[in-house]
Amino acid sequence: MGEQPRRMQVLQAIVEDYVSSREPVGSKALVDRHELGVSSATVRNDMAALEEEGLIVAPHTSSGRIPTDKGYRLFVDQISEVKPLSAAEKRAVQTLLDATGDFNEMMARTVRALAQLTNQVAVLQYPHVDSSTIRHLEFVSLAPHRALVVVILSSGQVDQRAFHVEAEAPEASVAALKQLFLRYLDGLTPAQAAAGLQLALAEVPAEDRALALGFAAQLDQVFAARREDRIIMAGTANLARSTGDFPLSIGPILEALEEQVVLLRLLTEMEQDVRGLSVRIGSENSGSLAEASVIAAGYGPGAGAKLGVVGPTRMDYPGTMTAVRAVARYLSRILSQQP
Amino acid sequence: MGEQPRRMQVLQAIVEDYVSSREPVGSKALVDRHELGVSSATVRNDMAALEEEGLIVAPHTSSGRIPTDKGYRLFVDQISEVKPLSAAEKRAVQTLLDATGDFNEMMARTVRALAQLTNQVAVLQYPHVDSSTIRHLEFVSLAPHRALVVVILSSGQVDQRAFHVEAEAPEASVAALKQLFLRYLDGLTPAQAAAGLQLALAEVPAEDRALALGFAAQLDQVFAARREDRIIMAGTANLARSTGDFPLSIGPILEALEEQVVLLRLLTEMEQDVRGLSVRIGSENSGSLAEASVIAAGYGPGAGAKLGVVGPTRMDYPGTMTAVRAVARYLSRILSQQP
DNA sequence: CTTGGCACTTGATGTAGCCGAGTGCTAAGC
DNA sequence: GCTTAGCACTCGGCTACATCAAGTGCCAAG
Repeated sequence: MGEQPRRMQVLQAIVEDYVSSREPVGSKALVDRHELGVSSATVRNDMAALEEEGLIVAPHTSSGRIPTDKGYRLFVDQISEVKPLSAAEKRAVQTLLDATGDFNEMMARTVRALAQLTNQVAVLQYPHVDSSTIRHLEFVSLAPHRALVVVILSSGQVDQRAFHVEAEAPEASVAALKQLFLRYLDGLTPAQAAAGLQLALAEVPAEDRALALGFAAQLDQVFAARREDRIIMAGTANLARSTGDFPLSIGPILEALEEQVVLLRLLTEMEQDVRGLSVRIGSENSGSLAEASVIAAGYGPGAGAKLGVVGPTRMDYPGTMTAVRAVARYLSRILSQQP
Repeated sequence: MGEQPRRMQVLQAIVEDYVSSREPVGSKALVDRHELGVSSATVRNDMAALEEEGLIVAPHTSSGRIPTDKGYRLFVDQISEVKPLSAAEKRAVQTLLDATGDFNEMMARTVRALAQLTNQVAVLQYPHVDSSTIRHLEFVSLAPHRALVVVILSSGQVDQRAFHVEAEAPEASVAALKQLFLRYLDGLTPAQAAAGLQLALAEVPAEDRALALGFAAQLDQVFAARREDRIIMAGTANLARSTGDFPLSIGPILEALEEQVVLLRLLTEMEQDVRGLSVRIGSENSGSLAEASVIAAGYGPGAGAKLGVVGPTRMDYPGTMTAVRAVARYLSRILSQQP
């Protein structure tokens, strides 16, 4: 920290002060609150240079400076080693993330934990389809002419779909179909399942053919739905809190959060850096998230799915990055070792 | 409308104007925009009386009046017949609420439809446990020492729970246990299931006893979890929009929305009036919802579960009530006729 | 390259005055 | 007894203006 050019120290100090105070920071305040070892005049020169480079701006001709998105970017890239979680935070994560309960529940707990830890909106993308395989399926009659198809994946996820059955469906035929389908689908990923289904259909005896086609269509729907990723989130209330008296920006962000498609694309687009983290700052995002920053990390086998937080550009990057990475790691561990 | 005492007309006019303009409304503006047939002075007298009764207040000694919670209450109680949905709205509801897809998906679609229709935050409580019975169960091995129990209810809901298995679980024993449990649990509600489980356990052969106890414990957990109702919601972004420049209140409301427990208790506590609707206005709610109004209606068989919207006290009560009731009816119909 | 000094800028804050919307009240009219 | 016109009064909001504090840029000296 002491080794880098003073310019960087100044930028760092500006970011830190601005994040915590929410007010433009001036040269005097800077030398007061940070051990820079130089006078305010020197800092002023540095600040002029930083402004020249587009890293900070003065909102009004003569007031303190605030970091630009570019400034935040440099600041974030500068963070080499991410500091570990505090002991208290570690404890909080561990109590929140024990592995009991069903899959959905664990995901929900995880995203809540992240929201609480960061005081921000947390989002979690469900694991991508490719990572889990079909384990079991079940056809259940719910009522006359109404049935349910259930697909169970190796990850513990369960997909279902209720549908209307035209014809009579004799118990024996249904059971036979289930066995037949399962023989062909077991171990496949949902993405591969369509091919498996075709093979299975070829073996269906003529008298069950109509029934089988109906079931297969429903299964196809389930697999198709699974292919679309899902997102869950928590901590929306934190948004209102963190934007404080500056609520102009909360509307667009809330909108973006409701547009799951946008979020999903964003998450999948984001590339992880060497630290295993992705950070998108303000205008690096398009559309309604241009006022927000997103910090995400992959988790699970293959790191195909991501989790992260969304917040105002003026956020505590080091702390949030730490938390996101920690939660991603915990979740990965739980998912892999299946305790 | 013309028959009721003019006082009520005035109150009604004040509520309507205030809701649409967001500004205190004065006597002059009232006679201009409503066909009251009297002069502003007369209206002033009425307003003084209404203020005396605590139905309206003047925020500042001499400015227009705004309705109090009590005023809204009277206004809402006064609405005798709820006007029907417009044709366009009907169409919107119907296209949004076709019955395809799985149960969760339909619920999600419903709550989104309500949010969109009312431009407010919509909440939907999942059907209460008592209304559906156990239809099927399944034990699936996911990985060595890791298994999944799945319970399927007659409503089409599917509950699952992954757990760790200590001992070996031979295929044959698992299948036998499944049949045994199912024989005792089929047709029971989750609430009754604990008793059924005990009966089933009594019949388990000694060598499978340990395994059976393990499974039973997991089933118990599933039933217990199901007993806790769940809530889903949509349209949080509408909140930011509707509170407009007055975002002070958005924080507490968002918090309340995240506290599902509070919301659940509120929904179950609310009693339906003759119109099949429940309306809670501002201070009638305790805690962080004291700035908000809630309009809810029961749906489904027995009307055990509710759906509704949450918004600022200054909301379009007639319109929102219409929408909530319409959506509740549509959903009830779809759930009952299972098309 | 750093530093102290200084003139200058500017948003924020406070005060005063004015205007308009609105009220309450009284006295007259139906 | 209710309604209405008129009138004096209030008060929030807006503008104008002065003042203040924080901050900047720049220059000249160390």
